Amino acid sequence: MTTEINRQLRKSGYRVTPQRQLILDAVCQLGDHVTPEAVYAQVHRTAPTLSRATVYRVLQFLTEQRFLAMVHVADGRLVYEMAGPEPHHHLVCRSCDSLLELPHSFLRSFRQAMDSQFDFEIDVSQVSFFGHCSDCRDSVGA
Amino acid sequence: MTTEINRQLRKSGYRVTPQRQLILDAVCQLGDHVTPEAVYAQVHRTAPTLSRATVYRVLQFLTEQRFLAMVHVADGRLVYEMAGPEPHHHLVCRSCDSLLELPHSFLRSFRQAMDSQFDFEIDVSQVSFFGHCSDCRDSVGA
DNA sequence: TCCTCTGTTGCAAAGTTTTGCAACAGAAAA
DNA sequence: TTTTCTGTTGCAAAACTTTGCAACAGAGGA
Repeated sequence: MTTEINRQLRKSGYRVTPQRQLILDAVCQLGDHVTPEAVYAQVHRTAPTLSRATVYRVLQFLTEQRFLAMVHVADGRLVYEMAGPEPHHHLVCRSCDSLLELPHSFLRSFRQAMDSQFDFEIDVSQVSFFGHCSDCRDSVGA
Repeated sequence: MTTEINRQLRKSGYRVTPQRQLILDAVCQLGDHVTPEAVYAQVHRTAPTLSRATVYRVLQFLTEQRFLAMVHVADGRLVYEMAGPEPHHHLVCRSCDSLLELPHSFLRSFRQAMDSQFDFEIDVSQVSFFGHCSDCRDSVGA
């Protein structure tokens, strides 16, 4: 899986460094919605000299290259996940911090309306809605 | 305008402190989409002892009280603006960082669909979409 | 008035994220 | 093989944000 990513990186003129591999592996292993700090902790175990700055930079870089997706969670924090072939979006509960996934199809017509009415092209790789999930919506003041 | 806010704060059992007034005034004066740091710089001129921690805490507090609205801008940063009677949303351009305002009515049906299909209640005070505005969309690779 | 209770602040420290810069490391050219 | 060129990293510092705690300040009761 990561060998395909490596091939594409090289094809684009970037280098496949041990640091990038470790960071990519860490995101894979840690599963969805990992924080930069968690990635750092994970790679730090096998590569103690790898710096936090590198983790932040590589996560941003791999996001720009579309191998990772950046997810906004509550109050401006960012987490990352492997980017799948089809983008999906997130419903972020402000009460319990849970994440629901929203299929891309659900956004399609909305996106077209935005496009035609505002001439604005939504970046479909990253949409988060904040609110309250079914478990929490009853327990907070409407 | 802020006197009404003061009245409501007191009514809810909170105190109207000089710090809160200064911070509220600063957001008013600085206009839409102000960063915590800009607020700090502004209030620091007249109240040099007012700390950054207080600025961050008061901005959060006033947001919880719905007097301010928190806006997500590119890459997880937060800015604030005065909350109007009717919420509105934002289209954030990743290229030029410009903000377009999206009227609430535009989101209404979408919100209802989300509610009925996913039992998720979107917090309408804060929705941001990231993408590319009409000026920038032609100059970036599709 | 005095006391008490709790909301609020400032300070300092910790935690998180970004940035500048010198040094390193492959790839391509000589 | 050596040189050069540029992408990449580590380190340190800066910038940004949150948190714990002691002290302060009004509101209400005695």
